[in-house]
Amino acid sequence: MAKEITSRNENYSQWYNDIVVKAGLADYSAVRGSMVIKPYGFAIWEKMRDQLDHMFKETGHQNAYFPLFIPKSFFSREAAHVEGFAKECAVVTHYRLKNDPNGKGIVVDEDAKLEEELVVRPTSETIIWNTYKSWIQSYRDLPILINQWANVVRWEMRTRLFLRTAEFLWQEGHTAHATKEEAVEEAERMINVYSTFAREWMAMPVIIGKKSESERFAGAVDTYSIEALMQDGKALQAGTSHFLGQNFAKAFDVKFLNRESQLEYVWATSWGVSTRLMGALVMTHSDDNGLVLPPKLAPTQVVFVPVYKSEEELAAVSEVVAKLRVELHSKGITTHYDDRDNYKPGFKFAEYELKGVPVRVAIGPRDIEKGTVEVARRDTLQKQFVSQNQLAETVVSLLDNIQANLYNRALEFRERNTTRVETYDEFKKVIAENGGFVLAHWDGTPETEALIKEDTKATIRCIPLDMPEEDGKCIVTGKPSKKRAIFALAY
RNA sequence: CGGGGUGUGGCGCAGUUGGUUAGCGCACCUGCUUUGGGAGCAGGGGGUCGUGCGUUCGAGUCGCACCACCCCGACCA
Repeated sequence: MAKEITSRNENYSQWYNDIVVKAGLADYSAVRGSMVIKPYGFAIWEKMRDQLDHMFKETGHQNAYFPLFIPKSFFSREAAHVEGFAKECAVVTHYRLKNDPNGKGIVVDEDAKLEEELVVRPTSETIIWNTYKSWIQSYRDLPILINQWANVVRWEMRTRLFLRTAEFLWQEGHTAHATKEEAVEEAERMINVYSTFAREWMAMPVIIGKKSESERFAGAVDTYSIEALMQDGKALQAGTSHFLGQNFAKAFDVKFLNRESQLEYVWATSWGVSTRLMGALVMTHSDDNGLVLPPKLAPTQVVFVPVYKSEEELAAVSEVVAKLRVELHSKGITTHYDDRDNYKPGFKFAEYELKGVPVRVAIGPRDIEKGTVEVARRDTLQKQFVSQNQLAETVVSLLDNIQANLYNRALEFRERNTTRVETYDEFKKVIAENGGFVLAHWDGTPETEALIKEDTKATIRCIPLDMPEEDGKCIVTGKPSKKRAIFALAY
């Protein structure tokens, strides 16, 4: 088999690519910087999407859909926003092709130039706020709590499967509120939803914090993020939620009449997570044998592999497997029975490890005799024999156990790789030699942050919301600081 | 956009100082034997050698240009 995976030690980037491609999550496409999400990868994304969608609905949001194309002029309405995105926008300039008059092929028809060019959305604040203007007149129209599942395009110079592609899938929530307090509360509510999702479904520990001014979303007053630590010691921003203040309301002139019959600008939030979460999932749990999936997001939680010599043995095994699967299904567990006869069991074992199926059950003639099965867990690769009549309850607790173990393992890794430093020398040493999260005092200025980035490539990932106040001195300037920020090299 | 690398059946690669029907492993198809950690044997199918131009009696091989992708940077989720 050409399914060998590069080890993490040898080449972490290659390891990541190997997992994504060889586990069947995604493929490179014929389009530069764009990928194909394959059925197995998409099945995982669907599980994420369904759960997030459920959580959005639970918090009062509705889905809607806004256009892919945004008139170019909309972008110039909000100054910071246009500056943030201008460099990576795909632009539609024409609407027709024609046969090349000079010979072969097809060319853009210059006669079909658009009056106003269209930007392929890199995010939808502008088109949405242009729309909200016509929806909002009074405080009775507020709040508006809308989410959309969509694709967006950001023309990145350098792309990586799931982590950064020219086109990606995401959801973007866009809400409008009558008061600042309500909007801030919404932005915080949604970053907490993301945090809960990451922890409970992805088994990925994250830190909730606020972005520094220079890392803030283009057009936001405050950006909250969840930050996760990958196995190579680099940080990954896994979700963001923005308090947009009245910036977009002012840019698009969205006012409402309050209870006192006064006109006010509307307060806004936006928040999103993307298929980047797939990359986070891979880099949080997987190992040199392949993908490792938390049971709650695994398309197949348990795979049955038969071991047999004769048709009779296969028939006997299949009969037992059928019964066991019914029992598991009744407990809400998803299973697959791999009875392909052109692959040996050993091949299948390796394949399901590569694909990260949480639990594998092997069953052969010896098990039929003894009334047992062999149960193997993907996270630790441990195997045990379990009697058939106890399989269902064993698997139920095993799946819970795996889900918890993955989280704990990732949390321990993060704690081992989180360092508090007091001096800049110490800071540089830790960033260069170990990586991970580095907690350091910072004077709060963009200048100092830029200097640190220049020196070390490390950036402020966030200022954690639950970071206790303490008196300290900025590691660079020595100026007083009340709180530590988290620094790291980042994706 | 800078630096490095790679383009040869589906995948991974070999291909000598240019030389005749372009090979190998895996995968695929057929058959038999196998099956508790990536099976064996036999037979079989599949390639305008990334694209273009050039040098030459002759180009996978030499030259120039272009394209694509990967890795490392700068920029970003």
